[in-house]
Amino acid sequence: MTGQRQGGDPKGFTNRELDIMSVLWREGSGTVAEVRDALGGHVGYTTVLKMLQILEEKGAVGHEREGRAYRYHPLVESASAGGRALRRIVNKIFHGSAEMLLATLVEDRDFSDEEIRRMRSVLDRAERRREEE
Amino acid sequence: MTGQRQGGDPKGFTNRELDIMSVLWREGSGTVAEVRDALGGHVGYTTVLKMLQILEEKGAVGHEREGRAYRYHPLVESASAGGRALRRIVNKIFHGSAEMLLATLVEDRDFSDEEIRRMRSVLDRAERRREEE
DNA sequence: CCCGCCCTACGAAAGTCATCGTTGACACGG
DNA sequence: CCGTGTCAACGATGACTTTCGTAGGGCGGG
Repeated sequence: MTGQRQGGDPKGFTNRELDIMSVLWREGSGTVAEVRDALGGHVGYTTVLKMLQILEEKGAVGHEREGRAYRYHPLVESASAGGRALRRIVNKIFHGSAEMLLATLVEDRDFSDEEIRRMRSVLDRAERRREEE
Repeated sequence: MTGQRQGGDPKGFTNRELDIMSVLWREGSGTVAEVRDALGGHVGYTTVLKMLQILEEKGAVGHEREGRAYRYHPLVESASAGGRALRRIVNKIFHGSAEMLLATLVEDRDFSDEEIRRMRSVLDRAERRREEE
């Protein structure tokens, strides 16, 4: 069981919320000012604060005091948000076909041999995991 | 020609818009009533019509007359919408790592051997394509 | 010929999202 | 002890999304 979750079901993040979660996932944590800087600074301070408050209300982040400021940190893991987002895409856009999704991904970008090798080993691991059960 | 402008920013679809595009991609085309049925019928007829009109204004769908009704069909390919959505996810959630995205995908769902085999061959094709250039 | 049905068109209403102004607390230097 | 800068809280605002009521056109059966 997951534990955190305030208002209700784990719905997806809006655009701006995702921007902010992205910073927290990458940096591990951040104050309002830090997050704002990471975003490029072209968003108002109070806007970032407001979004963090909303995210906290949703149970996606928590905070503790640090000096006079709050330090926010993610409570939802990126893999969990990623899983939801991918499920949504594979269902609505690729009609449930992970193969099509992967094909679109690799056609869209130019991956290095190294990246392709690592992706292949992700599949290997998945297969091995299957066999062991 | 229909007159839809495409040149601007190819922004993503909203939730509801995606529901409707999903039907059109899957079925190939549809009248308002058909799309509404495919959605489960719990959305008002005029709501679906309105969404299709909005999508047409955005250049995402087109229509021709069929009897007294209009038949709508997608003008934007699912792969193109999927590519945008995946790019967004890989950047904001997986920090640019397609490997992490793939790992999350395969951990999230139980794929059959067959599916894994096909995904592997997608990677093979990508690699071969790289080598040929 | 008129009625009811199926269709599109229009726009209002309710809800959600993103942004920020303003306020008040507090702390520090002068 | 006063002004300045940093901070959180709150509420207002405007834009966008989603929903649907209502109107009007046309067709087919009675």
